[in-house]
Amino acid sequence: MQRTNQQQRANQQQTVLRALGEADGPLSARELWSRLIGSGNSVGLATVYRALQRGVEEGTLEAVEVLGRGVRYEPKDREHHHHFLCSSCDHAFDLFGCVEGLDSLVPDGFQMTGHEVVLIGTCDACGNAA
Amino acid sequence: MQRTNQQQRANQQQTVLRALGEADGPLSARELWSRLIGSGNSVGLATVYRALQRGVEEGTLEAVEVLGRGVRYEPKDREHHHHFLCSSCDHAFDLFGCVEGLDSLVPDGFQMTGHEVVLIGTCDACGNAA
DNA sequence: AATGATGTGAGAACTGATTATCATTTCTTC
DNA sequence: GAAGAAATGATAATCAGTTCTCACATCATT
Repeated sequence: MQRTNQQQRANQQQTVLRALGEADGPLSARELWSRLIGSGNSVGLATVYRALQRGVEEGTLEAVEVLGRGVRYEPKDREHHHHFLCSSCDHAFDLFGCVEGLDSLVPDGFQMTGHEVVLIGTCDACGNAA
Repeated sequence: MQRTNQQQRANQQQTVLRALGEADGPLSARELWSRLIGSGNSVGLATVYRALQRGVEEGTLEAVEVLGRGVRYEPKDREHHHHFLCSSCDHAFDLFGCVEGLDSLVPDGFQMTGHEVVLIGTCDACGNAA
């Protein structure tokens, strides 16, 4: 590996996890990798996968699916929240707060253990760009 | 093709779409295919894909993603509804009704055009089997 | 029953995401 | 600074899902 700056001497996986922690929503392995590359961190895609995998194993990360466009990851210590998926840029944003009336949807005999809510639409940036 | 009974002389794609219409929730291509095979309709997987693809093109079917486990299809004429995903059998069931308070989750500057709600848990059959 | 258009099944080919491999580099402990 | 352990990057291999291909069957029209 070619060292381009001081930071890269540090554990790459930590760099990966830090970048994920700073995101405003869950990121896929590739999204995360692109951001790292874009910000000057030359990290391999395999290392991103390794960091994410380990994070999930250790329980610090959670794999989430937002409308099926592949797995995205986010730190597990975030409070209960949902996501907003921008249909233009395909980015998922964290939303805070929750909704009412979920219990009434559960059919007789079914046991609900969790729920997901995804809002779809256009994010601020994409809306202004249009 | 070997004819095993009268029905199979009919358009296979119609058979596929009929089976999808009778389901209690959205089905993946493979789920649908398994059901057809299981009920004695010898249909090829490729034909199932062809029927689904055409249905989407013609606007009678909709492709939905329920927590990322691949695309599932359902007739587009169903009223607004959501889904219950059984974490045991992985089947998605239609739910009727909706929830309150979605608007308050939308961040400033974002435009919401739709939403998805998925309840996760155990369905009636799996709950009783346990 | 001949003609051409369309439908079909089996399996090969393709696709994108993820994981495995391996040579090299970095870290840790001495 | 030497030695073994762990991390890393490039890329090959794998995998599941989907689409493509093609030989043959079916259908509609005559």
